[in-house]
Amino acid sequence: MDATPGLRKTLIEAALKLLEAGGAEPSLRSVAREAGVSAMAPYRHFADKAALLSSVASYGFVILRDALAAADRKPEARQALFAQGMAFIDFARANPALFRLMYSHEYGRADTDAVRGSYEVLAKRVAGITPKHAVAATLACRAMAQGLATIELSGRLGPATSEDVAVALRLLVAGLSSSMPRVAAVKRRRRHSSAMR
Amino acid sequence: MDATPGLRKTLIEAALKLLEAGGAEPSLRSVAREAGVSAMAPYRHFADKAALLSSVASYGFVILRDALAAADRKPEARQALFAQGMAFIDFARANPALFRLMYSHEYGRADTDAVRGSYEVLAKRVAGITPKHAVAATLACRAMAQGLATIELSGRLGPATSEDVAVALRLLVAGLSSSMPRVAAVKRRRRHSSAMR
DNA sequence: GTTCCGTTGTTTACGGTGTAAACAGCATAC
DNA sequence: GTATGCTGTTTACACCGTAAACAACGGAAC
Repeated sequence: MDATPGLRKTLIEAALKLLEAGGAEPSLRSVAREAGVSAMAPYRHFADKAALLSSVASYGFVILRDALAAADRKPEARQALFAQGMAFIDFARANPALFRLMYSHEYGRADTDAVRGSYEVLAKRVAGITPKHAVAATLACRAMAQGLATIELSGRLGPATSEDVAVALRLLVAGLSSSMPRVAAVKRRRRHSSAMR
Repeated sequence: MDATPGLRKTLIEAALKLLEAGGAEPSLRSVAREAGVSAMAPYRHFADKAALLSSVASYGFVILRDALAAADRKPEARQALFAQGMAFIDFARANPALFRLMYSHEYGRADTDAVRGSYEVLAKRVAGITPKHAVAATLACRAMAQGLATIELSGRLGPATSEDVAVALRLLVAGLSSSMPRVAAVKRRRRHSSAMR
């Protein structure tokens, strides 16, 4: 709440810098070095390495949420949805290492206002287009955007190009309009596998 | 080609065992320990740790390709496509750590017959459904399946459930039928951003 | 058979990592 | 003044990936 203690913010910035410079997750010691401080100093502000990198990830979600919200300001609904998807993918292209961190298994567990906020921006937009299966459709959009971004960053597009990424996204957005009778059928006679986790 | 030298296979199996047991990437030394061999022994069979874990990932792709090919054997095309997607997601559910390894940035760079084979199984099926935008549609299916699996494994489904995962997948499959006039329009007046990478 | 050599595995060693523990400076409260 | 709590430091330890030198052994050449 109060003014950040200084070193805390410095460490996050140092970690971010090393992250995008090196491409991979920086070591705690290298972050401390970059910040011009002893190896143990970070422990005064973060419980452990995971806490530091998770804070970096949380910072990334703030940027991402704002980008999504800005992209969403479009007159036509489907146009806004597509723009959100492209903004997501462009964020990943512009900050590949940060993006990977944010969606990594060990450091991407942030549950902040920004994370929830970005979900809300998408969910609201989807609900205006596909009110019938809003939750599933929102999930589909998330999965598509995250999948496309991840695949492009990993360099495994295969025969596809960066243009095909946009086309693939539009395929989903365009498909969300249909009434989807089969989907409704599936949901009605839903199976016994309710609580797997 | 010839019978695997023994230790090589033993190491891969040990790594796989530790991987699924511990959830996270095992250390080279722990794999050697598990195989009952000295810490340096793996270097006689693998250039480094990445080579060992990449071999584990390649093994995973063999299993995955077979599962996809089996799921694809369905009378109706869209049914087969949906089954492939669910088989992909079920593979991730059954082998979460292996799945993450296979699609990780550092170890998932395999380019084997199995990787290409699994792509072919999908591409052929998609081409029979959406011949017009086959490459982009194949990419869309890959992204959706990978995105859904990743999101579910990360426990970030949000308000969605495991059932919604299936619904989301079906949303895409059902949407692939439409003629998509907008997509064609986009592709025709394509922009100047051809080679970004 | 003896010699030679390539393969496979071992021991030892080094620099890097995450982090626990003990300590030092320094501001503020009394 | 003294005491206390916060912030940073030094030291220490177990673990990691891997380079280098060495030992055992099995087959090929003679």
